[in-house]
Amino acid sequence: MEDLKARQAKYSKRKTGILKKAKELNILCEVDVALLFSSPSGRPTLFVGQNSTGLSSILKRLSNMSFEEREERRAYTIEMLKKIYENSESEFDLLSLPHATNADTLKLYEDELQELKDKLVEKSKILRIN
Amino acid sequence: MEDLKARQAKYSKRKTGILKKAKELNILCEVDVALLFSSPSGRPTLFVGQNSTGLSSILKRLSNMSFEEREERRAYTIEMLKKIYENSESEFDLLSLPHATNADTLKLYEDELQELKDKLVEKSKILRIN
DNA sequence: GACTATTTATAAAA
DNA sequence: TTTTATAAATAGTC
Repeated sequence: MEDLKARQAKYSKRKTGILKKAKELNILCEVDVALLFSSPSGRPTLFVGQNSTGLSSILKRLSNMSFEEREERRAYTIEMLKKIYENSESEFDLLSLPHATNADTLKLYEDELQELKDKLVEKSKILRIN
Repeated sequence: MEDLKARQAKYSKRKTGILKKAKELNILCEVDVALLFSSPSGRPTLFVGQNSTGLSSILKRLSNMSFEEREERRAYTIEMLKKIYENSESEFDLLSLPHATNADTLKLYEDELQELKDKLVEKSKILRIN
């Protein structure tokens, strides 16, 4: 009980810190950012950085991965990392997701990349004007 | 060119830092965590913390919001915040996303409005002190 | 929520 | 990459 309270406090402080850093990253480096947390009591928090709609397709892809796929991939990643390091978190590059193996998907990635480039140009213009 | 390189370096360092903190949050507080970034060159990175599959339904909800809904919401939030201050990030509680019933949504928007007003008061205080 | 001692992240430079 | 000086985050406390 007292433990949960302490954990909530810790969570709250640290979440604030991470959110702050994510905002900085989003603005300083002009990159798309999206963070998702659950609190110790289960309450979800979403943060989406400015002009981060380019992430939508990625989120969609992620959500369309089945539990099984995700778990499979996690297991694979963990195994890899364990061999290499002693870590067991899963951080991976979306470009290497298992379904990204056919030509159509590759084309879509190209389009997405172009979209992001266009956005960068757009953002640069806005920054110069302001 | 040199600018992009410097930005990439900064992004890389900071992303590492944020990821580290997210991992700590995930383990120390036993909470679900998912982070999504694009690099300055558009390369996406996903991090999903250990045992964070509970976030799936939320990701699904987010991905099922149309681009238009998300943009509408963002535009609204940005407008509000700009009027109040110069901020324009969007951080919001998933429980208040527009998939709720109309009546519920209205109520939640009111709550959000109140929250923003509270923020204004807070910021005014800070401005007076400084 | 605010304060302060301490730990940690980061930028700059090698 | 590693170092190091500076800035920032956080735990503990109230």
